[in-house]
Amino acid sequence: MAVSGRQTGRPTLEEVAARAGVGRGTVSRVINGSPRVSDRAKEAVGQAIAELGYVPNRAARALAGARTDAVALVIPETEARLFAEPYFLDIIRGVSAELADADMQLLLTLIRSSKERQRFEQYLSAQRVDGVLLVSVHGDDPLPDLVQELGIPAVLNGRRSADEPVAYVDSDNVGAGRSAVAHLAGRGRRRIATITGPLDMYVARCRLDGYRQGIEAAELPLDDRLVAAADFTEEGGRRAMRQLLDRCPGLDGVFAASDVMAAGARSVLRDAGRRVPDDVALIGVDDSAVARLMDPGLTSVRQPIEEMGRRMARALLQHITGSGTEPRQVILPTDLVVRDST
Amino acid sequence: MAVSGRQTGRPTLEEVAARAGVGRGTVSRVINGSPRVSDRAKEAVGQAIAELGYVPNRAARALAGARTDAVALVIPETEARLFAEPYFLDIIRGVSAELADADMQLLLTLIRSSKERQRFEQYLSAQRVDGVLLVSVHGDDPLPDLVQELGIPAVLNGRRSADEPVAYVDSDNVGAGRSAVAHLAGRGRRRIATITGPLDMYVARCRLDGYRQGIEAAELPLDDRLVAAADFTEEGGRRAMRQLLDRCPGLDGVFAASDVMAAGARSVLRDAGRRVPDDVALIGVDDSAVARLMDPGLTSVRQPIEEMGRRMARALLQHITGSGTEPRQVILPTDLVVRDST
DNA sequence: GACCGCTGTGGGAGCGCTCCCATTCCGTTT
DNA sequence: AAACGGAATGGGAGCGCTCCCACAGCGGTC
Repeated sequence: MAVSGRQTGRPTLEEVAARAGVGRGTVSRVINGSPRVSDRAKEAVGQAIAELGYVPNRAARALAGARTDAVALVIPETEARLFAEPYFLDIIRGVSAELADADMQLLLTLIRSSKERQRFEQYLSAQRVDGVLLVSVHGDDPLPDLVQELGIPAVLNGRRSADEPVAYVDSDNVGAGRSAVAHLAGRGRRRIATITGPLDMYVARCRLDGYRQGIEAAELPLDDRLVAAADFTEEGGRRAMRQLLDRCPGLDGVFAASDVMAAGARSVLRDAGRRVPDDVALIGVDDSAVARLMDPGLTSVRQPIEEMGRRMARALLQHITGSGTEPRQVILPTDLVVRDST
Repeated sequence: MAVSGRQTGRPTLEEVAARAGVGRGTVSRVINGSPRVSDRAKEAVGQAIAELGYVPNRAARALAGARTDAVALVIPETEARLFAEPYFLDIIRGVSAELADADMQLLLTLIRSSKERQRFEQYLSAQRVDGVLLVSVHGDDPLPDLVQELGIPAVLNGRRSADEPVAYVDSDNVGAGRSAVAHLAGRGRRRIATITGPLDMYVARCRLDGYRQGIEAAELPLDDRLVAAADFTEEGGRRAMRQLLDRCPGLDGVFAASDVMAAGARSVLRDAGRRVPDDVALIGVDDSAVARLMDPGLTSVRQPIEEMGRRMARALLQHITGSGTEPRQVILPTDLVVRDST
């Protein structure tokens, strides 16, 4: 029932009111679901809205009321580079789905320079969004605190530290490390190394903790020479793998804290003549396209990324409306996707 | 009602005017860059704005004026699955950069169901955005036409057909196919096959045309048995590769219309005992992470994705303001990234 | 010296909503 | 029967802008 495009013809609240034979206030009440309306009025208004094809004007609503019906999803560029590629699209997918149900707009903001950062801060203080979703993992990012100070509801994806003050949704990174190692140990590996992410990121420290817990649970000796720090990049993974081979030629399993680093490690292993999985079993995190496409397919710890996006949005919406059944801290479980690399 | 929100302290135009000792109109003129303002007034207003930290209220502006300072980037879910993953982030990156410079908001809209599609159409007709950026490649997508009918400026990423009526930014897909084949031929390959995308997409047809042109340019015989249609997925690439090997065991080169399909093809080649590049040279399109991570590294035709995003945004902004130096049709060149698979 | 056309400027009139107060209209209570 | 209170309602008063009309100044012209 395509309405032909006229700019001026959009019906207003007033017109709906006239048609329904009620006052402006009543229509507003119906639209906003106020309980103080008779069924008769509700019905008349509903019909008038349908007949006129009325859609509320957001600008007017935002100006008159205190809300904007928009939420910002902020992605600092520095993070963007680090995440496995499908990550963002999945997060967006989840967020978008949840917001659409609430008829909220998703404003995407990439922050890549301090200039843009400043502009965004202006944005915030101008109250242009009802809430903020932050993809933030660096331990020293001050943005979440700023948002908090401005009194704007916020939810993070990932924590900055163990005692993150801002609401967040994260995955069980410790559990991810633990189950990866358990899997490797279950395959009979005894000298299991790990390639970590940058240790100023909480997510990387958690996965390392998980690794250690896994080693202990398998009653294997903890050995610092089996731990090499990297930075979530392929090249970093490569460097770390070389270090590990150097230090412990006898290793027979590697837990890389991301698929991309695992890919780097894999190429070094190949160059060194180690077969995967025969000589060295390899496992990553993310279950990204990279894992599926590697040869052999990379066993990986999957995170429920889209679900994280959904939960973030849900938590934020509740935070905004003040109805709070969703907990301020959400940690989602990971699961193991076994392929041929282990 | 826990929301404290509503910072009453935000300065308004009126306050700026009072402080600068001018009228409201003058301040508005300064902010909107009208030429009809004296330097003296301009300076006084500028100072008042700085002192007060004034930021215009968008809702008020949208309500009073006819613009919203927001642009929607629409991604139909069906497409989302097909594109190589980094694609979107790069598009977004380009779009975002360009919009930020114009102080425009980026509204991201994923359309996955007909319900959401309908909601989006309502959106549009409610004039909530100044323009629309559409990532649309399917030949039969009616959305661009709808947007056009509503009189809303729009720019597509990719065309639906040769005579696309809506403004678009695309990459030189024919050239991509041509140069891929030229490269293969230059490496001495004589039996070059191609794995196409779904042929109801113009992009896929273009790359196939390019392939054909390349074959002719290299003075090789055109042979339909060397053409296998797929769907831009890994599994599709696998199936097509099997077909090709079946039909033409003697092929020595494959141009896959996407990296992901190339990855599928590669695994089939491996299973068939064909070495890459020794027995069969393989080339893809996109220069995505997949290409870098494959073993051997996949030679690929790169598209300037971020640049496409930037150009789309630029074209749209000009379309909105009416200043039109940017052409309605933009086709960006691709370039070859040579790795070890050829 | 009265007239003209400029450029700058001030401020009224909305834009379409929400908020809230006043009003009406009930059913109850005393 | 009068008085009361709550539910439903109408509509005024803005929200902070842009648009636009009116008007003040200021040469320059006849």
